[in-house]
Amino acid sequence: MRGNVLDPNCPTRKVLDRVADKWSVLVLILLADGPLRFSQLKRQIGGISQKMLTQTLRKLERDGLVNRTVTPTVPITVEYSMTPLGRSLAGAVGAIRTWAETNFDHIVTAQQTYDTSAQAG
Amino acid sequence: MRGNVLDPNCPTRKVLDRVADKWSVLVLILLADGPLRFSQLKRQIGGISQKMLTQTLRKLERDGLVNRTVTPTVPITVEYSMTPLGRSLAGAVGAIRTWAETNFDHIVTAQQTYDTSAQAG
DNA sequence: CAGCATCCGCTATGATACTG
DNA sequence: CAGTATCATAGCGGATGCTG
Repeated sequence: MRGNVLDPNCPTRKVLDRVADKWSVLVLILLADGPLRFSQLKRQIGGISQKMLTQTLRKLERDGLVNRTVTPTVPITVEYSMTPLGRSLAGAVGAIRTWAETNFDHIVTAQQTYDTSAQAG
Repeated sequence: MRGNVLDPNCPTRKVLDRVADKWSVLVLILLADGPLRFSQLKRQIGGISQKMLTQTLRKLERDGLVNRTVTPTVPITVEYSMTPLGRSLAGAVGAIRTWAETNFDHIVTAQQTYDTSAQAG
């Protein structure tokens, strides 16, 4: 059996919603390179709030995409890493990242063209 | 020059926001298979409202990812198709779609495990 | 058919303060 | 360090009605 993202009742949609989340994408991108601690993630993802990072990590953990490892040091140490499932997704997500970083200038140009043409005013 | 999605001030982030939009992803998936009219898109994307579809298509058009072609029939006919830029993105998006549709059951299972383990109650 | 304008509730997100 | 809890708010997105 295979899901269908076009069906609003298909669980696939939920998955897509998760994947189609800005913060999730960024976390997956970072963890793809190796495990990171909470504060490291927060520092590297510009603009994310502590609340959103926690929320995102919980969701990813619940989905079985990310592992959460607690080391009872003082103060406590928590490390996040990819599960095999998460790693399998990371490839596709990485492609999005690469695309965004290499084509954003085309988009910016297209927007300027659009805004200054007939549509404007 | 290449962007950096981790920088909140980089335009790449805007691109990511667009890509990380549920409706945009679904529209791109459908248009990747060929041009479609407004009502066809609306019918095929379960759960989307007319407002959201219009909004999504405008954004995609502005970003230079989608072409909008008006044929002055009666009643009017509007066809949406992919631009080359959009097509280049569709590949990456398609990978996400495939992943979602093939792995959603793993995620559902992971969620159940998570919900019924120590985290619950 | 394709789309715009309006009203409006919901919830997603950010800011802030507190804990172990 | 790694969270949890609470509050306030912007804007997403649905429902409805109108147009060419």
